[in-house]
Amino acid sequence: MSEQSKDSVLQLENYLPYRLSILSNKISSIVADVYKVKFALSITEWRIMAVLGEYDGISADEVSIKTQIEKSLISRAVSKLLKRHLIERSISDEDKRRSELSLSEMGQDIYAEIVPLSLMFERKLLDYLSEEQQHQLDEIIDVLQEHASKLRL
Amino acid sequence: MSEQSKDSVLQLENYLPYRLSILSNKISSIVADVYKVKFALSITEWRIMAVLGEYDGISADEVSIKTQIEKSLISRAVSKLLKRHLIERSISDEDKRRSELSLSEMGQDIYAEIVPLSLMFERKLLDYLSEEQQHQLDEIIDVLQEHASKLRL
DNA sequence: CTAAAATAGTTGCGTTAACAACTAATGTCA
DNA sequence: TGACATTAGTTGTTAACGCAACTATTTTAG
Repeated sequence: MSEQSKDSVLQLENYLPYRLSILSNKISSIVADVYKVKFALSITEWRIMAVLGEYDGISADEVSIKTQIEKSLISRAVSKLLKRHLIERSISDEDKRRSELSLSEMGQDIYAEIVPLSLMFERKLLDYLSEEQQHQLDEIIDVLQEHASKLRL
Repeated sequence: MSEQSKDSVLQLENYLPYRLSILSNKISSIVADVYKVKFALSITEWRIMAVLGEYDGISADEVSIKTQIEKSLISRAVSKLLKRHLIERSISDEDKRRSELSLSEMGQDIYAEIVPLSLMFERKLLDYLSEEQQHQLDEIIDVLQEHASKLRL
């Protein structure tokens, strides 16, 4: 203990929020690069298409909730996707404020191309971990995700 | 198996890159909020101060490497910190391109305030996990971090 | 010794993100 | 019914990010 007392210095490289952020950014940027180079899609645009692949006909608001992407970003990304005819939009009959979004045929084609690529990438990543570690990671992310929201300070 | 074959649909909420990104963003934004409200510092600014607290006198370039923050962002953040007199800069004698950065007294005071706060936040987060899970997480992040760089596709 | 390559840091610029203000439609309740 | 609140989506503004071009030094090679 010739050094500083142990909470007077912060070692960034051992600090969980920092390490998570570096790891997540690295992974995201690899994925983002592929989407951008091969399909000219941003992560945001892809995530919108991804939820539409799962939940056809949902509204922009529901997309925003499912993707956790702010609604103004959704709005602008949806505009772009509409311009490129990758998605389609109609107005709900019961509620004229509400839009109903879905993948166009072209959108479905791209979706069908990206999904296996994405899953393969995830698999490659997970293959560096043992089966057990994969489950642990799953569990740990769930726990942290559940509680992080309530944390203050 | 009445549904689609298992890699024709991607469930975002189970997709590792997505889950990591959501978790990391949530954690970062809580931390960022505290830094911003209490000290008017962005995450980038704080990270620069954090490495200067650990490594006094290093250059902007070394800060960039250690924080993984792009050098143009470092340059602009350093300018702000200099204006606020939270850090100091001198030119290296041996190499006049090189700057030597360090925390000012005021910077050290703020540093001394933030470090325990940050560590307490990390502790609170980790306390939701068992001792074992904490070690597992450590290990898993290391493994993924090590290999993620080399991944393609 | 000098021309070319490399390095440290700054600046310009286009893209993306976050927040708030706004419009239009719907819901609520006296 | 009719004012008021709420909700869906759009738009404006500002800041953050990331790449590349640029300046000024230093290093390398012929």
